Amino acid sequence: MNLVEFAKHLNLSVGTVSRAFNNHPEVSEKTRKMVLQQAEELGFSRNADARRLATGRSYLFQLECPFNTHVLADRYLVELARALEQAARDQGYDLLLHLGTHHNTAEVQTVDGVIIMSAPEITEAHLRQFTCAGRIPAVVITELTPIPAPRTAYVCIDTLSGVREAFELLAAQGHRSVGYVGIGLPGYRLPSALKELMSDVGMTWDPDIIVEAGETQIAGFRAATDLLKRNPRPTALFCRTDLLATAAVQAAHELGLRVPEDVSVIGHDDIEMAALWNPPLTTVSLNIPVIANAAIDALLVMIKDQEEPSVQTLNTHLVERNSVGPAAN
Amino acid sequence: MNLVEFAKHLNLSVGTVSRAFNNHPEVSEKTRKMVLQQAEELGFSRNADARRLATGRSYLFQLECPFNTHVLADRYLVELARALEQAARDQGYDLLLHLGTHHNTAEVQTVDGVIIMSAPEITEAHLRQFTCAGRIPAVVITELTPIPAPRTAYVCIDTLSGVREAFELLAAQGHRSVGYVGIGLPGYRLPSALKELMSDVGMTWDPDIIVEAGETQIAGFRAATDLLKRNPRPTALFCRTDLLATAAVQAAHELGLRVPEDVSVIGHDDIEMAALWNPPLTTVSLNIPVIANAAIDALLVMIKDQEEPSVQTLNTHLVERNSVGPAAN
DNA sequence: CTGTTAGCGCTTTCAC
DNA sequence: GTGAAAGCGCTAACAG
Repeated sequence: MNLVEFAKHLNLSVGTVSRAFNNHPEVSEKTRKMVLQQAEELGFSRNADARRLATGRSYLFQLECPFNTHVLADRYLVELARALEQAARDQGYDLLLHLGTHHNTAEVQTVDGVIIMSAPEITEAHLRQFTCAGRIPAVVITELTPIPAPRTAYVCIDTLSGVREAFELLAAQGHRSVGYVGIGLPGYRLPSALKELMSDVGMTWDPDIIVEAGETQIAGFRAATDLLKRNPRPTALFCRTDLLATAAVQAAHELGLRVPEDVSVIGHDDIEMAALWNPPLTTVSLNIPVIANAAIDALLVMIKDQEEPSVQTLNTHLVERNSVGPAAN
Repeated sequence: MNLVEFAKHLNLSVGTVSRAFNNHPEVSEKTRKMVLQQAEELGFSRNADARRLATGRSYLFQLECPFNTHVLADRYLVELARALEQAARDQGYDLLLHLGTHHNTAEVQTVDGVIIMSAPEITEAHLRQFTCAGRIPAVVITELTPIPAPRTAYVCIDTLSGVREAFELLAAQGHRSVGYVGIGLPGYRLPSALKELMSDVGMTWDPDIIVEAGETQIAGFRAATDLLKRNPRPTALFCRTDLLATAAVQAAHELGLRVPEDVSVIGHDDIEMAALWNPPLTTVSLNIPVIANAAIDALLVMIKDQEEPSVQTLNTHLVERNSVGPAAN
């Protein structure tokens, strides 16, 4: 069934029915309700392609994940993808997947916007390509410094704000010596900011407490073990990802240390698993739904309102659960 | 620029130009070449939406990943998604992402087919929903037994074939006592088939050699450590995923055992990391590109040739690298 | 082998 | 508030 037949069935003109679907103000509330309800009952839904052709909009966003496999597999990104899908769909958009193995310029999909998951290796040339030299609005989600590019909005994640809260909590609990388990990837500002951060909250600074472990649990396990075997032993561990934090908890247990009684652990990202872990992880939350909505909104204002690309920074914040306690001494 | 303008520019009719793009046999090779080349030069490409509307095809496949987050994050699935994207694009199709958090029947995308990554928790009702009660052809990729559903093809992965090869290799190398590190998920046939498999190749069967670890490296590390501390010690470890195998290698090292001199390790899935590991992992390969192509093909024959849904089974096979050696005694 | 033309199903002006 | 009609850009059937 198409719009014409459907309209005929309702004894309305196609124009009216179309307007009802599109929430145009000219159509009476009563008519709209009736149309929507009848559509539901008769199982009628509009042909998306015809709409696209008529409006020139695709109602499609392209999701670019130009990552190494191992990074894409990161749970945090999967959760972000999920949230983006949800946020896009709430606005009537679908997501086109682009894992980035090929760069086929021939069969370009016409999309209304592109969402780019940023990584250290992304260059301006990449951005240019993704946005078709600025023809398509884009938004990049990043923890790094924005690279200016045409029609490219940014959702920046200021990890420092949440990390600061984390160290403030630790300081308040009497921790003076805390170890840092890093992800071992270039381009992240955290390690270099750590010195100031720790001094600010009155902690002992020592470059040796930074261990750039890597991304895997095994690496985290090793790094945490190394840190916890030191003398004097740090009373808390801050881990750059929740995955590393889970490994740190296990490392502590392996050494006969209880969390949080003997050692406190803080994670980062607040992935789903963090809350389910034993003990539930105190962690820095990225608030993934907020990020996703911000990204979709940034795209939408460029598309609908023809606005200039925005650059917004979203703070992170600490979620307190049960992996932090008073410093043991 | 649209087709009409483009055709005018070339002094050809729209019909000819359209046929040239679509590789219709009636157009001369010379003309086609010229058209394609001019399109490239002028930066012309056809409007996808108009094509869709005119042909009734969307050139879109929907990728359904109705998984728990932790399973989706599995590297193997990310690699599969990547391969599917490639295979689909080779056929002129794009992939629509559906991570499965919502089941919004209102704004259904009209897609030409849906690709379902199967998991133990999928029921016939799910399949019915994904395929819109059989209106849309579907293909499910699974290691489990197919569930019959309308217009649903299957690409089954017979993991047993490759695992058999693995145990044959181990047997040939003199291994009699090998441990099994499982993924701890229900619905997989392997553990129950193990007894017969091991007897077939002349190994000692003992139910205790099965350790259902879990999915994480940490879990694999523990399980492997447990197994390797036994007396007598198994001379080889078969791990249900490469991730577990990497952990097993580390566990061995931790115990002062060299791989493959002191203990052999075999993984499963042949993810990218397997070849890059130290030592490069002997593993059971799923041949992900072949699976992806089979899935796309299964969809295509239903769409283009109106054929009945097919059920095909793809064997796995062993890829020998350097993590297996003669049994130490 | 090539040109002409009638749709595909919807949106959106423009009248009423 | 509603109706009629002109496209959106392409494909495919038909005629040459």
